[in-house]
Amino acid sequence: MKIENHLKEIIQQAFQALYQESIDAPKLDATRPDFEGDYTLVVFPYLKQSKKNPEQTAGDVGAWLKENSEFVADYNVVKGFLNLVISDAYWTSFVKENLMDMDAHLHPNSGQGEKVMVEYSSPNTNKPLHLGHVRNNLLGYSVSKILEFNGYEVIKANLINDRGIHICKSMLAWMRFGNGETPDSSGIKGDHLVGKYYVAFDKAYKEEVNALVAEGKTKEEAEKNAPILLEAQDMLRQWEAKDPETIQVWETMNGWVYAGFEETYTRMGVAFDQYYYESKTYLLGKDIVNEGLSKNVLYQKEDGSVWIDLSAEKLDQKLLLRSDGTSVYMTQDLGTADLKYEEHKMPRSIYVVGNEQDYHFKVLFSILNKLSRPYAEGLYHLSYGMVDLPSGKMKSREGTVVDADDLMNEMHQTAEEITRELGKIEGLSEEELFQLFEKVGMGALKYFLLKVDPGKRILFDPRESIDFQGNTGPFLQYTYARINSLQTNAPRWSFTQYDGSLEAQEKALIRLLHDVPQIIVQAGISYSPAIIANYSYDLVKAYNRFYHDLPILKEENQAKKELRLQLSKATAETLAACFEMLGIPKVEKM
RNA sequence: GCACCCAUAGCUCAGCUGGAUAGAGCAACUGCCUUCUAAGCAGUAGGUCAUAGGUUCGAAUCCUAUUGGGUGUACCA
Repeated sequence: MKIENHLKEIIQQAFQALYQESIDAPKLDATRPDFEGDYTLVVFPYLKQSKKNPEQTAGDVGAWLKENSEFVADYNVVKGFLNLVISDAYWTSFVKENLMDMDAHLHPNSGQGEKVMVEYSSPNTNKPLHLGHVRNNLLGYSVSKILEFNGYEVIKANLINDRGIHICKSMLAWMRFGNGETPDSSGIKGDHLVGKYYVAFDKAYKEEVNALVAEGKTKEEAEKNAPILLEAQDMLRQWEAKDPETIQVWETMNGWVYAGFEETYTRMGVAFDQYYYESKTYLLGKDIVNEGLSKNVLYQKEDGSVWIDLSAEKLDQKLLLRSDGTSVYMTQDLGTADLKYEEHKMPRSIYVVGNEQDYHFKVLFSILNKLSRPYAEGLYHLSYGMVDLPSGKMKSREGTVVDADDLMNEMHQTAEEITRELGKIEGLSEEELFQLFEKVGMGALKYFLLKVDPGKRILFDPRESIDFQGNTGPFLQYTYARINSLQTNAPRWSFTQYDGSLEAQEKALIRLLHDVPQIIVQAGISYSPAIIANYSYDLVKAYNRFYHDLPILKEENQAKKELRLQLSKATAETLAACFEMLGIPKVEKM
């Protein structure tokens, strides 16, 4: 970071000295590995200033920098590319100044304590979590951690969709077919039990629809008038009227679901600072609609329904209040946005929600903008792609979902098989082994989902198990364990300083460690765990090469040995930080 | 119909605000454990970056069109 600023400044000075021209701070690239050098300046954009050809310009500037910068040890010119070789002295002094105590290095304070809310997970309480939810949870949690490393104060929020017609469907089916079944009586995890009745409802509903069609009704009529559906709708009205019996079933069944979710969340390693419940927020937002009407941001049709016209932004017209005065999803999201801000006054707020709701959030943010909410500028929809199966989209009703709990069990099991096959587990107790399989399994799953750019969809093929070799979570964990073992085997040592020359493998490693702060900042700016994941992989690759090619404990030169131990330690600490940001468990021995 | 997103090796993905001969992993084939953990390291093979134009000294990256895939567009949530 510092060296880049130095180079940018001194390059500007070079143009001043050589050509009496001032240029903007130049862009520097990392030199490609097949050329000699650390940083590369592309001189094409500056030929107007130099009035010379590319080779001459690069040569002039290179020579001047070598002469006038204490850090530029050498340079070479390939066509219009000026490759700068930074002195080993810079890198070794960087090790001394930044890698001994890495705390500041790993916590770039780009957020400066600013508050930010990350809303994620936001499940429905009528069925268990599936792989799509897993992606959401891991993304939301990871982004929260990344922002914390960037110095933000993060509020992790979960807005639970705990009411509505879909909840009533499970309730009704349970009342009708359940015979008082509970998680305790059946041994079924609460969220799965409720999900079972959601499916049961759908089955009964379809049967009724078919029966009505057989009686001669059209499909549309049948779908609207199936008795069980009418009953569910009636139940929703009773719920809204706070009918005690309905409320009691609702509370009981939601309680089962929460207990089940809590188990799954704990196992996934995600957590929340605050829960919002739609049962408490679903009536919010109507006063905002009135405010919008008085400000002429919204308009009312003759039937009384309220709309916003966003056709100027190519977003068409959107309903905000039905003609009977009841609200829609958008209305309550307006209200919840205000509520969150009143409570926390955070300048920035992130919604981790799938890309099928891109349009919804565009409209939501646009409305809040037009209503000049002070927080409107800081709203961001972290839109992520669906997790698809080879057969297409996951459909809970068609039974093609990959269940979160099942998947985690499978990951654990696969980790166990592979670990036992590899051996190396002597001396571990059964409990320790269980923990190891769990950590490795979760590491594989999390890395698999987080290494992909959030915006892109993920294809998950259940027939091909998630890898444990190559570009995977376990490879990262393995490298960490390797360093850990190295440190346990190392006799007492302490690094003070190293002034000698550096091997290519050492320099490659130092360079990666050097660049961590930019990586963390970049991941924060783009809300992308994938940047951390990919960096971790690069780091681990460089470390394994270093470890393979160079002796560490067996190095006879004491200063070199200590440098290598220090680099190993710094790599482990950096990896630990990456693990924390990705929510991947550390493994001390594997 | 309209809007938005995506298209890179057989498969799964990198490629930062345009920069040098487009990189990994998996799968295939070769080597490397009497040496600090082989879940590792090294190598071979594999690509007209969907297609066609354009902008530029320079395009996988920016613009336009086309093709192919996905999503959204309800007085549903």
